[in-house]
Amino acid sequence: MIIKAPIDLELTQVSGQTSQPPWIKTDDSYSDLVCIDTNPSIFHVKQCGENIDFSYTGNISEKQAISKVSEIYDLDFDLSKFYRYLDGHDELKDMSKFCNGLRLFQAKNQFECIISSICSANNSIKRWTKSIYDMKFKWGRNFNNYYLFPDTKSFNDIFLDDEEELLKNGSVENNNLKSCGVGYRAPYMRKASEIFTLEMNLSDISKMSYDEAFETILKVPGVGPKVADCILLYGFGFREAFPSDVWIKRIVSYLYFDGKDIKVEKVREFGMDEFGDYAGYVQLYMFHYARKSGLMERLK
DNA sequence: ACTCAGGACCAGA
DNA sequence: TCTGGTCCTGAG
Repeated sequence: MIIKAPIDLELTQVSGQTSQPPWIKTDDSYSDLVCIDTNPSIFHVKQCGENIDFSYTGNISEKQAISKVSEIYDLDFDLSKFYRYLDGHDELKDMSKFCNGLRLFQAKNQFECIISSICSANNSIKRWTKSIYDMKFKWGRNFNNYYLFPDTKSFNDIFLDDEEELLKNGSVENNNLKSCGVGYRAPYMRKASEIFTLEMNLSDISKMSYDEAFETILKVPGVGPKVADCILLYGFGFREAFPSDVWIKRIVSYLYFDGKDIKVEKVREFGMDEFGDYAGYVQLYMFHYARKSGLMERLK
């Protein structure tokens, strides 16, 4: 069925948003396994004009499926209103044409989003993507050759590295976190998983204010300000988050501060003050505008 | 063989 | 409170 909401599916998929890696591409469509409550369902989306054509298999209602796919691709967000906002500001007005149809790629699973955001820190998109696929393939439940991200309970049982695998399993068969190329992030990821099993509750965070949620999630090892904002934006829908890394710093500095070097922490505060509820979207658009317009090359 | 990029964290000022 | 070194890996 066609869902009426303009989107550039390809752009949204490959834009490196840390909620989840791109879905599996086959011919002209993107597919992945999604869980609704405990029911697995395979979602297929393909570009159809400016909208997407959506279909699914699995034991869930059409209403549930549409609601979930709309959430993941953020289809209720009013893009044209956002473009009017961008067009109304000199610093932002080129962005809509470079990123037309780009939407937030919201997490289909919050735990996956948390681990995957921790994994993205100080990493490259390419390596990060491969690590997440590896983890799903090695330890995720499998339906029709699609894999779920492992849940907290099974994640807790994954060996950290060769040493631990050898000690507890007697042999080494790349059945550990480090074998997925996550490096020193492995212990962070496992600690985070333990925390979300025992101490922190995902649904509690959803109910908090942005500030409270930010402070709470910062306590998780491997989660600093940038990763916290990614988790809150993509995993919990806090649109006022403005995830700030070196690239956003360079872009904001170029657009708003005459190229002056400013602290990432200041960039974050600036973004939140300046863009309000559009902060998350502006951050996403800034990054892709810089990529596509050639600005990024010049800022290196 | 070497240097570099990328956030979080920790020790020491 | 801030600064600078270190962590791991793949790419150049």
